[in-house]
Amino acid sequence: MPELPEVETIRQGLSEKILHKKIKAIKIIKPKLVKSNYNEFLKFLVGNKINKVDRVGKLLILSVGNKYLLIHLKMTGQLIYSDTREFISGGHPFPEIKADTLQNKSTAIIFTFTGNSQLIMNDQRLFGYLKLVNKEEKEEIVAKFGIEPLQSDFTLEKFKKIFIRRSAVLKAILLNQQLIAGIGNIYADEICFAASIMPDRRVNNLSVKEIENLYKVIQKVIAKAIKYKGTTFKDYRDSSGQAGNFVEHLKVYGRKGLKCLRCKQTEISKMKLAGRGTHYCPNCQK
DNA sequence: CCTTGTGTTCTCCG
DNA sequence: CCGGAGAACACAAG
Repeated sequence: MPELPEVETIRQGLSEKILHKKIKAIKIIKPKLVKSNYNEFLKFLVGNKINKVDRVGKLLILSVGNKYLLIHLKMTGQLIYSDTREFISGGHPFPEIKADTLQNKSTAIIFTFTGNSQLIMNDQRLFGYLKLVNKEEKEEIVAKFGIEPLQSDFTLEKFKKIFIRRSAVLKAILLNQQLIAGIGNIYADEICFAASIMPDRRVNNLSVKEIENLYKVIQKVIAKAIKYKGTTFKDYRDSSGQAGNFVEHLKVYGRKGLKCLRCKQTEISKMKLAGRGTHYCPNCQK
């Protein structure tokens, strides 16, 4: 489930791999994912170059010509780059990667660049999408996102403002993309645990100290997750087809019934909160 | 039934 | 009564 660290890992990878490459051909296997007019989508993209690979929250924004290709991976989307063509005809250039993570029955779209390297999007559940937009539409979409936790404008002052006149539970605030961009279910739980705060706390009851701690911890958790190239439970792969390594650094998510790694006495519990499965330590989160 | 990301819809409150 | 907040629901597919 790609959240900020996973999408950022993909963005960094693609920036190295597909920048300035010209799209030679596009094969659309699952048309459902293309949210723009099919013919216009193909007509515009083919022959144009990738100028930039950006990200806002969990959304990738590729600058292509004078337009923008938005790519959202939702839950099971993958974007994998390949600069060899051999695997298509059977062989595989990277033995450590299973061939089926590159191209398989969930492959939705294949971009082929000049020189025959490829960008392959897979999506098992077909929740993801690709959408071609102009500058105005792009800016409208970007404007809806909240602060990026790793950008310099994520200041303590701005962060504190989020909590003014709000009463929602902390987890709902963390998941709200219009307030803070990029946090999903896994990192919301990790952040609450790292801050020793119960995710169901009403944010108007948080102390200044707790908010300041959250501010630090959000950046710490997200940065560490990027360092380890994200969390792979099952589907997530980076742009090279590799799994992320952050699972072994998760402190609460997916640890229901296991001993808390901090207090080492209480078992991690799970509840439903803000409509999502939520993991927490009833002992050391207050 | 569950899973999560997101968009919509509805209710409530000041 | 308007506007915003927040919760609830819907939807995607396996």
